[in-house]
Amino acid sequence: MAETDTNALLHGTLDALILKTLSGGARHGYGIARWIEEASEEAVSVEEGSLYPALYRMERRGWIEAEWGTSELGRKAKFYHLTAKGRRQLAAETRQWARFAQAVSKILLPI
Amino acid sequence: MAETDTNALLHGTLDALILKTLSGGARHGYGIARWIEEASEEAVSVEEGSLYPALYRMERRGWIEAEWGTSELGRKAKFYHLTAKGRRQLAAETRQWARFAQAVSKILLPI
DNA sequence: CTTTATTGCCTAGATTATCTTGGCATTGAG
DNA sequence: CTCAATGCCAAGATAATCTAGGCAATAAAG
Repeated sequence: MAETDTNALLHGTLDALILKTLSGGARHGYGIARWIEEASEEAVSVEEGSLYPALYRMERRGWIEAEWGTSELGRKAKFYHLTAKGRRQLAAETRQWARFAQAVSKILLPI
Repeated sequence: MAETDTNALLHGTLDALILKTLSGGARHGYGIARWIEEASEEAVSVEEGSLYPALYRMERRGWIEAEWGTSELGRKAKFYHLTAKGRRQLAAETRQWARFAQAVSKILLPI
């Protein structure tokens, strides 16, 4: 966990974070989670019970595709990569986030 | 609705927005929703089916208290105000939001 | 050699917050 | 007289996350 308790905040943001992670090249599930946590300086934690269902969902929607390969450490791993549709989705979700986050911050955060 | 489609992003943020709204003085439910929408320039929409359950939840948790009164337009309305506990909750959630939003923005948004 | 942590994937069920869609009552405007 | 806006409420659906497990292989530590 990152901060005090539950991260209900992650809701609706995980997909975009995964898509963004994959926009830098293919990665396997475990690697995606580790990358997001590191890139967020542990402010965002990605539980496996959220990650894998999210990956299936996104694959079903045609945003990402997977194939089996071998990880850097020589282990069997499923690598995901973005599709064109996924790239468009990332752009849309990024725009939504920017607008939403700015609005909420303007309300919540003192100047 | 604000942007393209669903606002899954609101998840976990509504409570803080309501608390913040009430930190400026007591308001009734309907007024809270309108204020948040206006303050966010329609980037955030607050459905009544989300609002009232949220208010009950927060009252149950001792963050807010309610009493019946009369609205500016002379109608019967239930006015909510912050408790000391609610004020502390607002501070905590604001901190969480700041940390989370900054981390996500750093990942998602191009420089 | 044995134990433990790490990597890596997966699933079932619970939780919880939001949204959808309804209803009700009053007031003001057209 | 009708319709939009104000104001409250509830039942059920939806959907995403988390909890808590299981499995297997490797590397490090004892």
